[in-house]
Parts: sequence; C-alpha cells; structure tokens
Amino acid sequence: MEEKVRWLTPEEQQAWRSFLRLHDRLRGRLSRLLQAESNVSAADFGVLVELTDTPDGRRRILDLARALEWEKSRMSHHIGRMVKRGLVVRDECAEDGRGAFVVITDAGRAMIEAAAPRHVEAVRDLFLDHITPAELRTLARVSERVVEKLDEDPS
Amino acid sequence: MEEKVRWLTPEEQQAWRSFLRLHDRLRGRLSRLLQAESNVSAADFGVLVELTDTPDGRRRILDLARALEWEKSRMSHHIGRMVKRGLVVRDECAEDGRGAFVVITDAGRAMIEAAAPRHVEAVRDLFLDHITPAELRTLARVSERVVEKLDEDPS
DNA sequence: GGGCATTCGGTGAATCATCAACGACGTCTA
DNA sequence: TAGACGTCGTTGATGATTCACCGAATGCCC
Repeated sequence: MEEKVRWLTPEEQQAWRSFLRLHDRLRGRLSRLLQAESNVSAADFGVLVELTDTPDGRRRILDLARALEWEKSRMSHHIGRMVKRGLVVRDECAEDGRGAFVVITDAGRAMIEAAAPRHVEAVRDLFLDHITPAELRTLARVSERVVEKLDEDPS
Repeated sequence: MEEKVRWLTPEEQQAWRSFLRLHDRLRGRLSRLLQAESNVSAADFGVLVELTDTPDGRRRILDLARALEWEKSRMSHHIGRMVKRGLVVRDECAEDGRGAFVVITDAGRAMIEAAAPRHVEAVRDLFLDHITPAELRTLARVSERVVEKLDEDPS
C-alpha cells in the first residue's frame, strides 16, 4: 500500500525555504525594532492598532482575539500584562454579563502614536522599497488565494 | 523637526497584511499537521532534517543553530528536550574540548522518515498546488532579494 | 609561558504561548 | 421556569523562548 512521495524539486524546495526565511527575518527585525525604539512588542502593537481602529478605543476581548487570530486564552493573558503596564484597562460589559471590554489608555495611545510612524517606515525600508508594484500585486494575489484555500480546507 | 510620515496606501496595507496572514496560517497549519500525524513539532522536524543532511547524522551545536537561525541557547534547551525524548543524543567533541555534537538516534531517524512524506505532501496540498510556476518564481525572487537587503542593512 | 580576549555550550529566571478545565452568564426548548 | 447546552472570559499547569550570565577551552600576542 506504499504511496510514492512526490518530493519537492530543487526549485520548489528553494522557493519554499526562501519564503519561510523571508518571513522569519522580516518579523524578527520588525519586532526587534519596535521593541528597541518604542518599547512595545509586536503583539502589543497589534492589540493597540486594533483598539485605535475604533472611535472610542474599546473592544470586546473575543472580538480582538478573532481580529488577530489569537486564542482567547492568549488574549486574556496578554491583556493582563498590558493592564499591568498601563497600556489598557478592562471594563465590564453592560449588555452581556459574561463579556468584557478592553479600553486603550492615554498612555497606550501615546505609545502607539509614537511607535506607528517608525514601524511604517521600517516596513517600507525593509520590504516595500525592494519590491516592484507588479511583484507586490502578485504577492497579494497569491497570499489571498492561498489563505482562501486554507480556509476552505477541512484541515 | 517633524517628518512627514508616508503611511501605507490601502493596496500596500492590504498586501502586507495578507502576506503576514498567509505565513501565520501556513505555519500554524503545517505544524499542527506535523504534531498530529507524526508527533513531532516543526522545530523538532527542522533539527532532524539538518541532522539527516549529513551522512553520519551528527553536527556541532552551533552549526545547527546557525543553519536554523536560532540562538545557541534555544538550541541547547531544545536539544535537551529532544534528548529526553530519545530523538538525539549528545556526544562530546574530540577536536574541540568546548564543543559538542548532536547525533540522531534510530528512533529519531524513524520519526523523520515517517514524518517527511506527510509534510511534503502537506506543503504541496496547502501551498504549491495553488500557485503557478511563474508566481512561485516571483515569490522566490522577491524573497531572496529582500533577505539579501536585510543582511546588508546594518539593522 | 603568562595574560587576555573570544568562542562554545549550558543554566536559571523571566516572559510568553498553549491546553484543559472552570465559573458565570445567556439562550433555547419543553 | 427549569434544565440543557453553548458562549465569554479567566485561571493554572505545562512547554517553549529569550536574556544574562557562567565555566571551560581555545587562540592570540607579547
């Protein structure tokens, strides 16, 4: 009952590895920059961005978790740490007694307003500036297509 | 002294986010598959692949760390866990009294030989199959170029 | 050879992520 | 309105990663 394995061709192998490597490097570099220049982790940054996307800077925990594709448990722990550092506060939810809101504080707002321009600049310097518009479109197209397939796939 | 920030255009923003999302999803899915079907983590898999790349299945620790772009400390901790599970053993180094080798065990070899075909298949199913050869070439080209720039950049 | 910096690897503490379980609440149905 | 069931969020235990540091061995330069 032995199936033959279709191993990757050298080109495929190399493309796949470069692709993975790029991601690791970019993320590593960007998060070290965020940490060094603005004293926030990439995770903090993501949460703060989501919060500032709403006019009042408050969102339900599960809503946040879904937006960032985190587990609710991770979100809960992470929010706890951010509360301790004064970036956000918890607030209870009137409509739903089980629920809870997270609200950005002034300190949190100050932090992200300081961090965002540097971050955008870094994304340009390290990534976008080295890619042609056509390549970027290809990248976006491929990414969307593959993610879509992943979502369809039962797992 | 205020600099103007060149925020991302909607297209850039969307491409960047899709790109990040793709990676997270793919990695998550692949590592869950490895874990579920073959009982190894993606990290274990990487180490075992590096070890089987040499004829005798033994490599210096720092050498491994560099190949995987890990910190030596992470490698050391990880090897410790793999030793505990019987996938590899440590071996001392004759030429250099400070050094140490890691050697794959029979159990480790069996594990990766079981895992590799499934993994390759998954990479095809989830990624390569949804991409044209031209797109793959673009991806590889862009990845290599950007990684190269990252390496040049002082940080 | 004696001193000194560097490299190799390991360790403990702190941080972060994941998993299973839980309590509290909401919703649906009989 | 009672019970069953699902959802929201938290918690504690367990693993994994990073950081700062250490000891041992090596290489280097005088």
